[in-house]
Amino acid sequence: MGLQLVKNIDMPELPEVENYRIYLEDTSMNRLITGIEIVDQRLIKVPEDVLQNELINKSFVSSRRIGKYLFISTSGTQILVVHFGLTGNLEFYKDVEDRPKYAQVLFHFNDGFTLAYLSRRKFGWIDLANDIENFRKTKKLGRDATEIAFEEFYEPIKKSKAPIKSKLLDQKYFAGIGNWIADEILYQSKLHPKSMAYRLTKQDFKLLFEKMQHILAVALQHHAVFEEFPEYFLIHNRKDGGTCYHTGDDLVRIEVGGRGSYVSPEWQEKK
DNA sequence: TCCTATGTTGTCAT
DNA sequence: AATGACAACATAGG
Repeated sequence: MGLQLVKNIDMPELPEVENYRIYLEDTSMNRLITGIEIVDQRLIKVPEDVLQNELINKSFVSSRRIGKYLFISTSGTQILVVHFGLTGNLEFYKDVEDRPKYAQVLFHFNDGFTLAYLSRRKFGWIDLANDIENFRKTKKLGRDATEIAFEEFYEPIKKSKAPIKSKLLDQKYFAGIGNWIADEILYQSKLHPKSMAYRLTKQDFKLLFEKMQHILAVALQHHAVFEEFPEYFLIHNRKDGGTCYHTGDDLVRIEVGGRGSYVSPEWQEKK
């Protein structure tokens, strides 16, 4: 039996997208696609007839995730590229009355089952690609954050004059870090998100890299169910009124690079 | 009514 | 050319 997806997890960062990938693998592979239903045309980056022509009478055969992007290889020549934006999910079902709310693109299989791509806020999208590596380079998408070595983390961002948090969030250096994970990395590294990258030492970057790997490993291990994360994780308290696990101080919400950020001011040093 | 939301992309200024 | 700041995108919920 496959992973039972927790419903309505709307936080598609690297670990959550890995959940969707496993769910896809457990439900939807090697079934003949007989119809594709598109509810809102704006969510697909190719014309509807192209999507139909390339995928109907084909099947999904394998999947790969890079950062927050899901690539689904098919028995045809095209690879389906799926991004969840700020909200999204996949849901596999059979009965019409089980059709999920916010379904935007539906792949109907010949055995009566359907895989639905959900997008509540419609910031996600679906595209086609010929080749994953080519797509990755064209779209300036970095390698997956779980696969990079320290030098690949450190070299591209060490001299940047932007806040370190903005660099962690930039998908072109390494891919998969989103807003809560960036806050988590900085909290566990005891560094303030507004610290300029170029002011950090190599030791700071080593710490950031280790914490990034640790946080991703924990989140993947627990299938992104944060209630199961260790209690020293910021995410348990990352909300208005939350307090720092280490100091007991109130967490402060600030804005960094246009993104809401939670900080424990005494705990996290601004450099 | 106003504000926020876990992401990406295009535009503009430096 | 490259970098960084910021608005825009669409919708729901507090």
